Order: sequence, then C-alpha cells, then structure tokens
Amino acid sequence: MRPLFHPAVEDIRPEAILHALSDPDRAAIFLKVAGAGMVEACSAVGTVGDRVIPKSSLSSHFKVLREAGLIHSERHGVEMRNTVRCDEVNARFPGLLAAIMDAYGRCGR
Amino acid sequence: MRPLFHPAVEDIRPEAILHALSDPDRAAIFLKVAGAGMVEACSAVGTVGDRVIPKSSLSSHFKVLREAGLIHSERHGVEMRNTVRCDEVNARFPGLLAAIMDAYGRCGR
DNA sequence: TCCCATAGTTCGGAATCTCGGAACTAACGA
DNA sequence: TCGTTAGTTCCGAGATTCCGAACTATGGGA
Repeated sequence: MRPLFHPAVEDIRPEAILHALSDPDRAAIFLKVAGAGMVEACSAVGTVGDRVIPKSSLSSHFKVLREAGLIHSERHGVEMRNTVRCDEVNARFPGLLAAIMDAYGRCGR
Repeated sequence: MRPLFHPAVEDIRPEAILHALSDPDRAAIFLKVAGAGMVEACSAVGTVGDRVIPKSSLSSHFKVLREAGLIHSERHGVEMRNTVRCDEVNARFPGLLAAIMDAYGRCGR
C-alpha cells in the first residue's frame, strides 16, 4: 500500500478538477465529504442515490478526487478520514467549485 | 452526413460541460471560438499551441463541444460556422463558464 | 454539366481508460 | 494469534479516445 499522493496547491490543474467532477458519482461523493466536513470513505459513502458503489470503484473514485487535489485523505487507525481541500482550491481557482456544485444543484438531484 | 445534434438549453447537463472542457485542447478550441465570436472549424482552429490537431480529431472535438451544448454549428456553404452558446449556458448555470475559463487562464495556458 | 478543390465526417484499429469482482494488506481488538 | 473491518491492488471485459485513410457534401470553374 503505497503512501497517498496529494498534489501541492500550485500543482492542482483545472483539467484534473473538471475531469474528477465530470463524473456525477464522484461529484456526489465530493459533495458528501464536503457536507460532512469529514467522512470515512467506504463505510460512510457506500451508495450514491440508491445504487451501491462497489468498494473497488469507491476506492478509485477517492483516488481520482485525491490526485486532482480536491480532497485530503489520511489513514486513522483502520479507516480513512477524508476532508475537502476547498480553501486551497478556492484560493487557486476562485469560484470554480461553487459554480460547479451550483450547476449540479440546479440540475435535478 | 446526418444532421447536427444540438441539445435544448434545458437538456444541457453539467457533467457534459465538465467533460467537454476537461480536455485542455477542447477548452482551447472553445476559447478560440468564443474569442472570435464565430470561427470556421478546421481551417481557423487547426492548431492548439504549436501542435497540429488532425482534422478527424478536430471534428470529434467539435462534436463533443456541440453535444455538450457549448457551441452551435451551422453549415454555410462548404464550411461550418461555429458560435458559442455562452448566453444559454450562463442562463442555466450562472458563472460556470466564467469560472472554468478563469481557472484555465490562471494556470499557464 | 462534369470535374476539381475545399471542409468536414465517418470508419477502423491500436492504445488508453473504466468498472467491478476477487484476492490481498493494514490496523485494531479479543 | 486469529478474526474482523476498511481499503487497495490486480486483472479481464467493455467503453473511450486518437488519428490516418477513405468518404461525403458543397461550391467554383471550364
């Protein structure tokens, strides 16, 4: 289990953020983590809508979000604590996250 | 050559926009069309940075942008006139396009 | 009218990405 | 030490992407 990679703020790329959030499941996961302030990955997220997300898929979704610079993951005992990096992302790309989440918010959900 | 498909404003989906613009080449193309107000596809775009984009790739990039609802394409004689649909997209997802293009702008480009 | 040139689309195959089940690893508790 | 829980890695099947080659549509001569 190799150590988790987190990009530095200045290495966060717009295309990585857009790609990460262009998947509605990942956007929903990101929203859950943001809403909870801090969430344990698999156990707490587990489903999106009424669909169960297999944990291998969940794991890779978290990886994409992490490597895009959107969340920070830290192992705490047996579980993973995930926190959003909104402040850092907002500092680098002001208004981007808000606009994206607002767009998803307007569109059904 | 089947007729070009353009989604109605209310059918434009955030994930499609994010996916379309998560490719830096496509974002650059969109920016060129937006900057020119109206641009002929292949002949006018042709390259991104110093790389030449093959016309089959260009064609599919335009298709992705079009089907995401970001541009409108209309055949005019032998060439294609492309216009951005910023007003419509802005009406549906206020601030989204501006935030995305601003993010790319801050990041080298 | 026929042919050519130009602008774009479609086709097809190789390379890359994605999904998810199965097996594996890490950390804790009894 | 063994079992349980949480998450990662591996890998095969299917979906996407890329780009050259072939094709189609339109307009302009001769």
